[in-house]
Amino acid sequence: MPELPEVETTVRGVGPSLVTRRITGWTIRESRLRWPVHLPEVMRGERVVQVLRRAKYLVFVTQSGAMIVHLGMSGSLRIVRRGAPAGRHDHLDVEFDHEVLLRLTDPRRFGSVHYHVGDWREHWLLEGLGVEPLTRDFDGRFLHGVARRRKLAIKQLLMDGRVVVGVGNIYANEALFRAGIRPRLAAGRISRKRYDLLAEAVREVLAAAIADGGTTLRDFVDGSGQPGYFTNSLCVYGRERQPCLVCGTQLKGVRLGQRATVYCPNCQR
DNA sequence: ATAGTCACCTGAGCGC
DNA sequence: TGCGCTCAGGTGACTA
Repeated sequence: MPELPEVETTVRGVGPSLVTRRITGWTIRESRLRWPVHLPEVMRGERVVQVLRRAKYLVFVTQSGAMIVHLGMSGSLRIVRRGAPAGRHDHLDVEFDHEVLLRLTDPRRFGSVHYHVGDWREHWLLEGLGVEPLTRDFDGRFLHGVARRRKLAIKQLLMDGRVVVGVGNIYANEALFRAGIRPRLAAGRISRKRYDLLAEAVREVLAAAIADGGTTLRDFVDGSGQPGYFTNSLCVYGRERQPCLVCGTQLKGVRLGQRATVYCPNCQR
């Protein structure tokens, strides 16, 4: 999926065409996503007042509530012209009071779409989410604090959305490489100083990926259908058994909590 | 509370 | 070409 940078890229791509527009209708071609898609009649006629990201959710804030979209592993949202033929995995179109549609494509159907009446922050999927990594709340002190006495591998802690949001498998691997920390280290055994480095690495890698329009492995496209270019800047993800770009040591691939994990046994300790 | 596993689904890539 | 297998960006639910 779409991790934080890809979702942010999507928000920036589709947001400007939709803000101030009125929702005139929608077409659900396939409602069997992660949760059944049901959009209530109260959404019709609502004006979009803001499009934002919270964790990996896109939030289309309206006057009465918000449409909340998650892209799962393979989802993407694009602005297309009305009448554009729908493909096999184009599950939802939302229509507005101008000549374009917001179209959700999601081959694996792990994504989700909800409409929440009221404050979007109170939607059950968003309650209990951790801190945003690009805010000031996220720093070494914070990570060090939540890691206290935890035996969980640091990589898994980084990927726990109740702690910090938006960091998926690609960027967890990349941030740990940049910080020089082994993915399997027990979170509770890492020093405050190293957590300062890690928090900084997470922020840097996410910011760099956003600047490049995200990472495209197979199917991610931005709001206008373009792939992301951060793929070219990945140091470890997808490079197991290849030489480390810094020291030349062969990168090691292991599995951690069912996820592919790659690190440099020399640079990361 | 914490850590580990499973499930959901389609498509791509690989060996045979 | 086709078959069967493994793997893939996420995360809620469930188990010990």
